[in-house]
Amino acid sequence: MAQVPDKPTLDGIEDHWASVWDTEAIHVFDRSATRDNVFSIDTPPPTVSGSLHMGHVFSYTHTDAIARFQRMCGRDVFYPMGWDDNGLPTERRVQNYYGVRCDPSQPYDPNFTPPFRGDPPKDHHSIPISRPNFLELCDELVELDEKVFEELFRRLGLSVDWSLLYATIDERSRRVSQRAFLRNLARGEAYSAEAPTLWDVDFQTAVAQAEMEDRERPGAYHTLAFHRTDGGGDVLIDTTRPELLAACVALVAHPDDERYQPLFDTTVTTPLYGVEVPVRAHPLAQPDKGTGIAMICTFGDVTDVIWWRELALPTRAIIGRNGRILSEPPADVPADSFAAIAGLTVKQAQRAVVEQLVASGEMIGDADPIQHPVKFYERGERPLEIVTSRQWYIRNGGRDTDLRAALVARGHELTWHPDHMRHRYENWVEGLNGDWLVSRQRFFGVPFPVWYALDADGEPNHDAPLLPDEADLPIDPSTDVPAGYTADQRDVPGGFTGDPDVLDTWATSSLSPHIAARWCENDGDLFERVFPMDMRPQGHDIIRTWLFSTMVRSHHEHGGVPWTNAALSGWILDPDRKKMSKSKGNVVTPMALFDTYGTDAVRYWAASARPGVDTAFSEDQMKVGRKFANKMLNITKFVLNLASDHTATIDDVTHPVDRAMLTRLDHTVTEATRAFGDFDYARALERTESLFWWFCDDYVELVKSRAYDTDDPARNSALSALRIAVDTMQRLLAPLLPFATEEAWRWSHDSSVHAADWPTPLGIGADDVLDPVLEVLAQVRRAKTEAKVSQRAVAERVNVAAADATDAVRAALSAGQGDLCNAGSITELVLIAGDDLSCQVTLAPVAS
RNA sequence: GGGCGCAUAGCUCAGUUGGCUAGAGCGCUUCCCUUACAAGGAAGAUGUCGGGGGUUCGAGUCCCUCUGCGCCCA
Repeated sequence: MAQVPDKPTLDGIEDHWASVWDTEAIHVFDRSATRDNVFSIDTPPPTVSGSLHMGHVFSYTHTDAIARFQRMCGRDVFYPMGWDDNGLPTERRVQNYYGVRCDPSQPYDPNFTPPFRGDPPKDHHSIPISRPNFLELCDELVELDEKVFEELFRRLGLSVDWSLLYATIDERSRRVSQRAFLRNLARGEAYSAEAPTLWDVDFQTAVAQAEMEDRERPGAYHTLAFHRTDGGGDVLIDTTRPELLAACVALVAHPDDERYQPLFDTTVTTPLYGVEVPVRAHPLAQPDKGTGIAMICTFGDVTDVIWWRELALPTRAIIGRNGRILSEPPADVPADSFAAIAGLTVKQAQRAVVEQLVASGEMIGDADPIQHPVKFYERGERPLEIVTSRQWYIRNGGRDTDLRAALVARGHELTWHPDHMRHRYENWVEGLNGDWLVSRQRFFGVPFPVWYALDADGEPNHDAPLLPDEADLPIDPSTDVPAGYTADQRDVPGGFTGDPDVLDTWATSSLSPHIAARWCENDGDLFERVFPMDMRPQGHDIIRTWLFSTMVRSHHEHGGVPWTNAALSGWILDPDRKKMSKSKGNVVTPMALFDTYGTDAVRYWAASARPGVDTAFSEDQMKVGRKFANKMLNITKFVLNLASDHTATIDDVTHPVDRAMLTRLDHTVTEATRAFGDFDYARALERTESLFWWFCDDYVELVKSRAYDTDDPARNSALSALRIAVDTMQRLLAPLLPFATEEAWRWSHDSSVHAADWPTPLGIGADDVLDPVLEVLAQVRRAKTEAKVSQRAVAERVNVAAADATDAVRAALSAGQGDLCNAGSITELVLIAGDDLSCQVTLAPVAS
């Protein structure tokens, strides 16, 4: 047990107590705990390729508060940490950090050293390196970044069990991810298909619906003249993408559109190319848009894909995976007209086609500029194109109404905090328009555990992929060899080839509960003891990705929800209520704030924000938190030093004033417990904090003299009440201010406050005698302030006019009279008849 | 266009089954070095609870509607 210091301080307590907690292993999960006594958390694995910012501090503090509360309630808390290190963000960071780029055609160089380690100059040329070399650098940098993250999270005081640490690229994650995929494949929930796919032409990878976003971009309507083959004249259509004219396969109008009834099932020829295409009807055509009739191209946008599929149209693809027009025209398109755009970028092609159309007289009028939403990859810089390629998919209800309904229903099984976040989920699931595309043409990720047999012509057989045994996972099909083949049969006719793609990073992080809980990892029944988990904390911006994808995997694998509670945290806004961004350059680093205000002060700011609410960054709030934490130390010191050898017992507390205080405390215990149980750390904080300041400012001041007075028979009542209250409030605040409460707690305890029992109400239920007493004290204080004298100035006489001197008020004042007179330096307190409770204060003459 | 959220003191926000004479902190003003704390304490001023309508004995709280801001989805 530590001594009460002369000058309590918050400085330096974080490192000290964090290391004590490690030594005492108070955050270690007890694997023998039964499921009903476990509280398990599916911690979000942060992306380690960025830096930790206040948003992390904010939301991870919320989760930690819940974890600490549950632990004190006696639950065995399963609180893992993970690093999300696989995927594109890491690749980009590696490129920028080392000045390299991955080029799979390069040979492996075992002696490779990168040209830079951090901060390459802006004008450097990135050098191409082999895939294995690139992956080595990914591993190296990720390890560095993860150290920094761990240091910060430890400083923040997260009570995670670090022995449960995982990374989404580590061997276990790759094994779990591949295993889950193989099982999806076996049950038909995963499949590969050659289909039109959203494609980022810069990253050269397919992109899923969830990673796509609309951005307003300038465009222009071009009016083009198609020619009726029955000699009936021209049909005018408006398009923002004239460069796709060569890819046109039909025109389409709304089936109810009177204007185009005569045209349906006739044909027209395209401008420039003279290709004959049909005119079709489809309800997705918008009569009020442009001329009401549109050209369908393969593929200009996702609506084209729907029309193409539902109207069974042919394919005339003209855009390649590099975003340029193909060098060869599609069948039926004359090569001489097409030559003008072959090999051009989309932008160049548009200019060229418009020039051709103007020259041929088939463009009517000038282009009409508009602003319109254009689809982008969320990390991309050029609009997405749609190309046809073979990709892997996992069924998510986007093409199956039964599955969709089932997933919506799963959403209802979850308890959402706050509740309205459920609408985000439902909106998303109901708006899906395709299955989940999980393959990415990238490098640093979990490979598909799949090979294909090659036929005599060297063509892969995609219909019967070669699969590994689960026992052999994880595998890398680019180096491992499928059963029945030898290494020298790789990529030769009659041999085999590995699937070149990696799984979408969400396809692995959607298994975070499985990775953390070592699903099917020969680890006893750990998984059964913690799954489905109790809590999924996360940001509301990734409901459509992480939350939904985890739900999909759990639904397929277990036929149930992966957790019972989803706790959504808000975002951090800068003080101007704008979303905080690095580009503004005004971002403060968390570590600097911890140093300035102390970790608890920063946690206080985070915990003051109601669940799910976007919150302004506020150093003022941290200053308040620091005062609060500091006050906790000082009030503890005061109470303990009153009588160092005192042992508090509830039976000592006989004085009505003390019993009334403990009754209020009971109230707060009940409220805080309910709030925490409902994941509302902010309400728990607010209730407790409010009691705490009342306790310090009013109750303590009231009973101080009695607590000092060794001759007062009611002294022990005050001493015990003070100790019980401080002890209880330390425990109530321990989840929120883990360091200050621990510091203060250890002055009178040998073990950690975080291993202590969560307080329960004492059940005193005394009359509240405090209101009238404190009202009189307040009025006496006011009189002294108005007279501009010290609060210690003597009040010779206080006449209290009580409301008809009711019994209750009379009893209360009588019970509190001794404390009241001491606290207010009142010589004589007289109860007189009157209406409302009011005081007449006669101050002693001031000695000059 | 569909969905959701927010609007309370100069600022940030609390106000959870309708009972409020509307609160807290910051900031501002005045006073007090009082034996836990001056990185403190005591006290004070400041509000047509976004507008309008309705239900009710009673509405910041429930219903309708309008306005403004934000987010999600198309």
